[in-house]
Amino acid sequence: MGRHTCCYKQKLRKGLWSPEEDEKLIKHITKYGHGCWSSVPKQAGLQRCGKSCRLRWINYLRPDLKRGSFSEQEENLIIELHAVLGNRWSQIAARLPGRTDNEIKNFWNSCIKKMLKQRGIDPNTHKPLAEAKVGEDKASGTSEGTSGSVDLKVPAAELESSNDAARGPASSSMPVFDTCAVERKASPMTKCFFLDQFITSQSSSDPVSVFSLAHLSFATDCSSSETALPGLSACPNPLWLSHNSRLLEMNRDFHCSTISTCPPSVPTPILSTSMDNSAQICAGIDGMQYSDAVYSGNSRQSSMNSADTVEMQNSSSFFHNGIFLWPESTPDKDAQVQLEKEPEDLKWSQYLDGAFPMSAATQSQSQPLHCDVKTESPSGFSDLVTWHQIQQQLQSSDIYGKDFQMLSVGFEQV
DNA sequence: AATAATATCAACCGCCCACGC
DNA sequence: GGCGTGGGCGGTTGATATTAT
Repeated sequence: MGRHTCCYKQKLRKGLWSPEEDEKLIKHITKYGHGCWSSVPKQAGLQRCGKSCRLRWINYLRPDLKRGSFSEQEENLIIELHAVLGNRWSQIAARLPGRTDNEIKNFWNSCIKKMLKQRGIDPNTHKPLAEAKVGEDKASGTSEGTSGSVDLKVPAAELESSNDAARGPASSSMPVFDTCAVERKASPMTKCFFLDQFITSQSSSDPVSVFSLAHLSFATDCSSSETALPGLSACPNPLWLSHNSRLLEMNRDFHCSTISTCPPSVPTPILSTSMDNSAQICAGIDGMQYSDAVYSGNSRQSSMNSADTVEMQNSSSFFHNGIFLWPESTPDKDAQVQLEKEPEDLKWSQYLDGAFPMSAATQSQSQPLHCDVKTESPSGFSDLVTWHQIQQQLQSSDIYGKDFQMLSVGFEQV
């Protein structure tokens, strides 16, 4: 079944792709788009099956791919996302612009797994190895090699009922992820990167976004860091301004015409803050263009102060003393209350897909968004020359690109 | 220098799901 | 509802590159 019927109809090539084949495929897709993958090989004059073409395009030929080795930030993010999502490589890849699920999967299997084991962490469960061993002994029926991720399709009611149990890192039944280990290793840029993931997430209801934001409660202020970037030192908290830390890192001419800052609060069932909303987010997109996205919520000014930070820490249900808490063990009362408002049959997958709508209560509190996005995104890759030019730019700049990233930040007024 | 061991990663395989008939 | 088909995902394989002996 893995091979589709089209693959049997004619003798098709297998194995590595030749440059000629690549060129044919690129030419065809840049000109016509892929449309129906099964018809692509015929139209492009390739002796491959549609599936193979699709794979080649997605994993290798796509112009928005970021090539090269994974950065430390990406590595950390993959580990953290894996702790939440398990082996859902496509979902992890969706949060790593320019990376493919295959690439991440390979990187995980070849590098991260080994690294975690060396650190004494079970890569499947993200528990300390000793603890994971005990867990295995208890549940002797569990199969080896399966992902240790929790079942994310947990109804809210179950989430709530499990909240009373296993609070704190000492709990043996609670999967933990030692964020301190990552934190110790993480650079200030790493911390910005987590915000990056939060801001670029498609939905503010996304638990991974919340996860990333929660991570920020540990973050130090980038502006106070030795590695603070030129032009950002004036920012009360540049943490909230860097859409893409890698771009900031590599494009020193990055600028924000107006800087007013305070962290956007998050209309999510899990995280609630009382922070105010007025932010101008300077966003770098595509590695070559900048987009200024102006989000205006309630413009009552406030800055990211220590009280806010504390509040964030308190309202984060994902961390406790630097240990990653799984959602089912959230100690946060607010989160419980919020969750109760959601339908009982709410599935985690809906959160993960960003498909679950904002709660009515949250929506009513939200100010209308004024979103002014100026973008110079490429209009498309109309011919091969354009594509090669972009490839060259990408390669020379070592900056990943993406056709377009929607910035979706909801500001909640409290 | 030759060989073995190990790491990396592109590509394939097998399965699931959605959709149309 | 059953069937065929295509798209997509995660697991696995195998070729190649790199490192160790």
